[in-house]
Amino acid sequence: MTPNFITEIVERDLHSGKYPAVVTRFPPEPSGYAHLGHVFASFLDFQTAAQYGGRYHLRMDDTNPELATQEYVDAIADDLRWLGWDWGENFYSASDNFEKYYAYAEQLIRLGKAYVDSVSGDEMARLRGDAGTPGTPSPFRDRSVEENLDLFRRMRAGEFADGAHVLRAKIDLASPNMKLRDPVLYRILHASHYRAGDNWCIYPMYDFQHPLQDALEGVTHSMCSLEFVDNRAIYDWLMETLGFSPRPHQYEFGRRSLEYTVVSKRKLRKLVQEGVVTGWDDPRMPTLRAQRRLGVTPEAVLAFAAQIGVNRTNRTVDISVYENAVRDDLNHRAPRVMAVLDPVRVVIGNLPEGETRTLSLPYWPHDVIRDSPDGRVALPTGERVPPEQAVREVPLGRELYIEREDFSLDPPKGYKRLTRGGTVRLRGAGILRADEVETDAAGNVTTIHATLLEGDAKAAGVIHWVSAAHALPAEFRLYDRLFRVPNPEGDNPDDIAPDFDPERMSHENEAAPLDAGFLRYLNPHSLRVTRGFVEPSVASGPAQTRYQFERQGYFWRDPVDSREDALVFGRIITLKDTWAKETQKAEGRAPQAAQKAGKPQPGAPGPQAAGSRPQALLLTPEQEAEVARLTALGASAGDARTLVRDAQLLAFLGGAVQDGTFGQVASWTVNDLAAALRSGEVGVGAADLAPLATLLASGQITTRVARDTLARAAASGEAPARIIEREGLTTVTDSAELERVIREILAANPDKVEAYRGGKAGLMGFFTGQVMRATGGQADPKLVAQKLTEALA
RNA sequence: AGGGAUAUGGUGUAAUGGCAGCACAACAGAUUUUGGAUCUGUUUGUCUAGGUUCGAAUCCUAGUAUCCCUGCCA
Repeated sequence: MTPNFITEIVERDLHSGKYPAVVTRFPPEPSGYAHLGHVFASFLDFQTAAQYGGRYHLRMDDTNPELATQEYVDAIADDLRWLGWDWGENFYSASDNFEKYYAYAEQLIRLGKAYVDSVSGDEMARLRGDAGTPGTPSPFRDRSVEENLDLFRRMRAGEFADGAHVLRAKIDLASPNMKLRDPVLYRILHASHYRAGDNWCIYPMYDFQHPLQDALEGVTHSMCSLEFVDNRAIYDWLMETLGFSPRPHQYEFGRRSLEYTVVSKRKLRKLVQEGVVTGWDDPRMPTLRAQRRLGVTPEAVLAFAAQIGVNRTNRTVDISVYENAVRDDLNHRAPRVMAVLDPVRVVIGNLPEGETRTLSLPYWPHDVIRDSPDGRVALPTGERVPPEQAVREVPLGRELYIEREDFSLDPPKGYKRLTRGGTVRLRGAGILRADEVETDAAGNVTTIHATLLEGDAKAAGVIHWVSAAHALPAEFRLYDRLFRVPNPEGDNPDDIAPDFDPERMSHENEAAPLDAGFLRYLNPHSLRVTRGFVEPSVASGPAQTRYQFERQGYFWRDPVDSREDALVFGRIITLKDTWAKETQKAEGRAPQAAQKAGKPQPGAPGPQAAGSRPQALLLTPEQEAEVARLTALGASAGDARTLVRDAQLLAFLGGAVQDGTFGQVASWTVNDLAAALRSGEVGVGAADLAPLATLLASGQITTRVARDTLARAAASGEAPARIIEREGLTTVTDSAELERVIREILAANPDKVEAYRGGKAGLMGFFTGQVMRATGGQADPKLVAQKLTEALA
């Protein structure tokens, strides 16, 4: 995992001793199959813990009895194990702790922090208010602890119908954060739970259950996606109210979508139901089961996950990143053999009937052999052998099959394959010349009569082939993207931001009508089936061997449908095909990348921004007067306008000395101290800043030193001038001293010096930085610039 | 509308006041018995406007755009 804001937090917490070890959890809801979206979240959760020597938990978030099933639990765990994760003993379910959550709920009631509400759902929504208006208390909000306890116990006992009552936290009905307006903790639901059976008729809500379970499991860093930011307030409220210590903390990350993919559970279900795909494991599906059946390896999936990156922005990842991870993995894993997917017959006139030549051809191209870390390469069995032993026998008879696409009666410009009268190299077998061509009534080529040339004839291209008498018939399933457009869920084909949820499987409102619009972007050619032939050597390879069929792509036997006597090969992924790209361009079709219409650039000048310049902020007459007063005292107009709109800054500045230093102190207040001032973390008064401003104005200290000192003083409360005096931070204006420092730096970075003299002017910043660092920021910048320019001339 | 989050090439991600880097994609060339792979090179970027600073992607101010929240889902 590359460093990111989560690893930064983990390192900080480990270093400070806040937690002895990091503990994370991946909490899927068992209400659907794991898919590529889950890979990202699970990788972040698991890999972070693994990387810092902690432990990771797999947890089934099964608080909703209507959605969770054992089948999904097993499938998710199975898929994650396939990826290589091993959580050991640490497999949990929310339903493990139903009894404990109940006890915490009673405790909350006893603390006066939760109450049983008995209004209808609609009424509760109405009372909650909206963004503009605060909520109003339910008539039941002030029930006594005894009454709440009694009602809650009777809720558990099953005395009430679904929806008759709920347990709510008593937090803040006026909060601008809607999540805090007395969130529901428990609901009545007379439903059988796949694990708890009929033991319960009340079920905890996510906001109550999740933090508690994190705490019970000893989780330290609880990661979730960005839309839970508002829920963190409940999380923290619960942890503090119940007094957990040490306690887990929630951190949110941005989601990652994938182009050309939908992962909405309901939409995937629709694809299955409509028969667009053959099932949840149809190799075109984004589910892990499907990718597994497709032949993608766990290593490739993990490599993909590691490349995506983590931050706090929702982003859409280019599908080519995934495809690249798959190809990159297979390139060094898949032995090369030949298969003809769409065959046309070739008769070699100068090869006697009945004669078979047996060729010994290498499984691997030279570059894979060259790059092998141990100097060996794999056989289809996986056994690693010296390169000279990694060969297979390939028969060559009088009749062959070649790819229909590899012969053309009317070759386009740049065509490097077989033409009438032309030559081409048969992979591993020599040069072939096409002499005569038979066609059927429709003009399709049926047979090519050819001659195998002896000696070292030349040919521009190389094509693959199989010997007709020896080849094994096979079915080929050629998969392509399920959708024609990057964002099938968008309103138009150019939208490229699919709604894609890495962690949750059921955020969708099951009751809302499903927008089936995405179906119109289905790729009609997402599956092409052909019948052709593979070379006989593959018969002896293990069933799970991934092969590269040269010039065609990576394939393996379909684990479900392939039979010993009826081979079915599925294409895992194509090879990159620059020729196809060229021909597309030649036909005037835009290459794929260009088809991606640029989305409107965020921040590109919109209609409003373009013409009108930002208008000055409107100030009240009182504020205008205050601005006039501050500017008269020496503050800049900009600083003054900022100051008058911020009471805290203004209050601080009220203590400033009103002399020649005022403008500087005002500037520091606005530019350097504002954030700390608002959070009440400034330990010095404005009056203490005047001596510092005087020192700066007189040139005795540099701006850099002044600001550093300011920050330190603000944090410690010590008078800045005293820090300067104690540490002797006055400006270095000694030319000889500076020249010495510069000489040392230049001597230590000869390459940079050369680059600078070669024209890389940006390096001046680097050198200045080095000098500043060496002098603790005390060097006079003007002098530094001058001396540096001289020294580098 | 109120609250919250975010903004770096075509895409994804680094740079924690000092060289805007890396990967994917694209393009060009080399190489190649896979139109694959590999190698070399090139194009393209700090949302906008001000400010602080010798120096700003980074700090300050204002604006713009996008996303999230107002389920008894998670």
